Amino acid sequence: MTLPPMNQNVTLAEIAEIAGVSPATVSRVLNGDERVAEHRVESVNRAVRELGYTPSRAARSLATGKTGLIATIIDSNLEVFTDPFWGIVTTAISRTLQQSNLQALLMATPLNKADNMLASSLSSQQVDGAIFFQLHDDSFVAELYKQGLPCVVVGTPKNATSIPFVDVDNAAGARMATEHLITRGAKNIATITGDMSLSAGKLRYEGYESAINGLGRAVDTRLVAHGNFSHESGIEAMEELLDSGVPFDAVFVANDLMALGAMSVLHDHEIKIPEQVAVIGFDDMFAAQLGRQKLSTIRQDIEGLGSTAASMMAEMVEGRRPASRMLQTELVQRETT
Amino acid sequence: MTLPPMNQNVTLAEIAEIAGVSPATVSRVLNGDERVAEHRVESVNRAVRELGYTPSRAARSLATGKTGLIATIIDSNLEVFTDPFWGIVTTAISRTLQQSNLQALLMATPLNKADNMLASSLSSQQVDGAIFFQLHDDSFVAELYKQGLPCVVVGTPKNATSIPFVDVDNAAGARMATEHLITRGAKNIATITGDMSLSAGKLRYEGYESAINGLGRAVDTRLVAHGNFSHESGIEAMEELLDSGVPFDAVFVANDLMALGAMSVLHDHEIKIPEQVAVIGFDDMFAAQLGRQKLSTIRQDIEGLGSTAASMMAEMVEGRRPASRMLQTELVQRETT
DNA sequence: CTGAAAGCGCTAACAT
DNA sequence: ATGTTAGCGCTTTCAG
Repeated sequence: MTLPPMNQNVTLAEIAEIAGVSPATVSRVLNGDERVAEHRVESVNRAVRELGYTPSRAARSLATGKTGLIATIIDSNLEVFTDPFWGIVTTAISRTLQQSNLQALLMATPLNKADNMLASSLSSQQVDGAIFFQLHDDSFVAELYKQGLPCVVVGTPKNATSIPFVDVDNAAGARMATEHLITRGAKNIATITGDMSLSAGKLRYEGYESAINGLGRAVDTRLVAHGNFSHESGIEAMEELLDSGVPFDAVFVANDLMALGAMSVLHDHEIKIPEQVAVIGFDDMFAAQLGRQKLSTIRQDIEGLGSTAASMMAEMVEGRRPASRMLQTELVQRETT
Repeated sequence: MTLPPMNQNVTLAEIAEIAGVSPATVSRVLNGDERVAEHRVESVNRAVRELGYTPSRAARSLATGKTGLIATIIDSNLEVFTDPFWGIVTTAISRTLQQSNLQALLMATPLNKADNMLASSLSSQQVDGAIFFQLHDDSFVAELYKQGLPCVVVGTPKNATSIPFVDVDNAAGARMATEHLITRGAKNIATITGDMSLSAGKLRYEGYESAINGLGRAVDTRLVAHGNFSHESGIEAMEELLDSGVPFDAVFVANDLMALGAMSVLHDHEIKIPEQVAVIGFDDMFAAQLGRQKLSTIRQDIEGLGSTAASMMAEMVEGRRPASRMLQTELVQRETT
């Protein structure tokens, strides 16, 4: 692989000189200004190519007041890092931003300390915008957004705000999962919820509820056990369900991690999946395909989450105000339903 | 949470005026120049605080020729994204760089196309340095490095180069795993290798080999099955091993993913783990703790990988040339040994 | 120890 | 359609 010549210090001025035009013209060509004579455009481009010229971001920023940088902020308090999710989303963001000539700046920082560096670097045009991941406390983002910084959040903000966000359609996905269980012949469908204080937890429960309601029934509260999205909590919730003695022949679990835990207790009790109890999860995490029985689940478009967030940001940078978006989920039937 | 006042356009000049000093002095204070009278330092700092001033990166870059930006390059051809690894490493990098006042620029791009934007943006002082993840082809990095761009690679470069890198000590980890098997009483230890064309694959095999050699024996080639790090390949390799009929009472598998696959075929054959065959993996991936039997494995310090890479980069930016580093691994004994 | 002044490389009026 | 000319906000000689 050969690299273009190292552009130690080729400047726009030199290009101008070589091409025999003024710096302003070079700048115009570089920025795609229409009204430049064809032949000049060519000679400028030739010079650019020959010298391997790349405009200086710093100089451009200074002149335009735009940095071309988008902060991608990860609340490092979050424990969710073990989740492959992050790598995929941030990668998608970066790739998509690049198409709009924007760069992703990765900032991992605790979001709770009020006056951290983050605040000042965000609130003082060091970046053209910021993408946040779902947060417990939106007020920080709300503030920034009010100050005029383009913001988009990945996930559903807790306190309904006007900040544009993109999320998977948790409610629809949960409904789809539950309806799938119904289709497979389940009569008494239990659920293990996630952390209900998170929008994903709440919405997934609501999806389950709406599917049950669609049957013309109310949900039997004895059939809902509360977990917190952790593997451990899935185990406990399933034990609870079993202990209650209320019969059920299927269970919608709010995420795969808990579903895996739930399955293990089902196995321990020698309850056949899916014959005696069908189970379906949510997320389609990698481990869902690894166990002795591959888990049926609801797949979310993680990459789509990132690329959508990025394109929304690109729009905002151009002054538009994109509507929030919900991404469709997909049913993945494997061996547990 | 309250934010500092929005610093729309506070400039160094304004600070100078308010503090009653020259811009040059403000600049000196900002950059920690020693020889400024104490009282002036104070009045400058006060003004800075009151106005919520943050220096403009762009202006500073233009003046100094440094951007404060470090590219973190992910070869998006890599399929490994599903690996939680990325999120953790990049986050650690970002956090560590911040301590040196550097920012991580995330660039996901295919590294094979010769003249992509990446090349030019890297080779033309748009960034102060670049961190790469292990690559199939080092020539690109080698080129950049030769041109004087500070580079560090996470993982062991394939073609031994002089480029500083940081990696977990794969060989030592594999040896530790194998020796652990020996300690637990294993007599005939098989291994399932990873992709031998990757340094991790090769080194882990060598670690296994050296442990066997430590016993005063040569490795029995009938006991080594080749996988490629995928779950599927772990399954196949174990079947091969079993089919061969050569007895073994333990197996070191080059990564957890394959180990999980291998365990499933052991279970299918009703072979008791660890009584009949002990198994140990490598990586300590999350799923290792999820199955019906928790996998013993070698844990790598993923976060350390990122933070070490970042501090090495910080050193390089300051003109030093750090030595490459190997990170120690840790044995995690669970239920399979 | 401090200030004046000259850029860093680019863009954006403003002329022409 | 193109060139001239000011800056953008900071650092850094160079004087003093």
